[in-house]
Amino acid sequence: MGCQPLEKGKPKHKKGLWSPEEDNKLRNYILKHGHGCWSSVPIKAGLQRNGKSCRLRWINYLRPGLKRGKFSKQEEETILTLHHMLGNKWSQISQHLPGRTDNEIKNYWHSYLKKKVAKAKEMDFHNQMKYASSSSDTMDSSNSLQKLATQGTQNFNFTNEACQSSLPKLLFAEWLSLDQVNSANTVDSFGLRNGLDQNSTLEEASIHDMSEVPFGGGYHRCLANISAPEMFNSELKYANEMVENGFIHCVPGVDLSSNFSMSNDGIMYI
DNA sequence: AAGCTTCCCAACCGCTCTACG
DNA sequence: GCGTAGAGCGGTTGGGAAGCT
Repeated sequence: MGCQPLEKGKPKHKKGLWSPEEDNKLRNYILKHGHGCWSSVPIKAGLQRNGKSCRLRWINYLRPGLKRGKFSKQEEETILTLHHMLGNKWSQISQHLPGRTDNEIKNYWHSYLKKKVAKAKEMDFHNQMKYASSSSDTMDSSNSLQKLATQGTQNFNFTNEACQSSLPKLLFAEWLSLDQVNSANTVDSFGLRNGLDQNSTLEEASIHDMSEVPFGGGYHRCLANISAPEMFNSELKYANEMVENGFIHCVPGVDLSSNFSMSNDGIMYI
């Protein structure tokens, strides 16, 4: 900010892979002077690149402390957990993985983890189908609503991220399991509190009720009446879709976003 | 060995947000 | 309040490497 438009009148910038000489120029300049205003870096460092390209090269490759090479099992699990909670917020995810860049994590996700998750999801689906067919004969009437909801969600065409992930979808509380809530006032290993929306904290989220609801073939602990809007906007959209499709019932004319809760029988109450 | 396909990763592109004049 | 420019982010692409036929 506040930088002079130094790049005006310099339309030709080199593109493509960086040469070792270019790397040296950039590294030496930044280590000596700091990057300051990125748009002025290439000129001062004697590079035929634009500031944006220099910034990216520094962040993703030249910056000290970068970890290269294969991701560890623990890093992989961290990525999976945080991606499930945050979605494609690569920069936020990278903050929890020292030495890894958002670009690296993003590439790793697209080239490896995404497929792994898809495969796991497929296996999970087959297991659910297997379980459903073997237990249907013994199901009593008290379970019929749950079965209905379960079948309904399986047939429902979810278009959001929930159906792209193999990890279990937790209605209303995708990223707030009971355990996380219980440990919310302590620091967790991933710094999950930081992973929550920056504008909302657990303290801001009032949690009045917990229940189990049938969903996607399994029972998930579910928080109701989460009042921090940032925390459940995606779930709210999800809930609206379920209401529209008749899987959840609510009092007509009431704005779902104002408040909601869910009882053990899977019916939403406003 | 040669040609083809797939995978991986570095880099680019376009968009949004923010600070400044 | 508005326009402009820089910073940052996520999606996408291009090219080289590796694997396969």
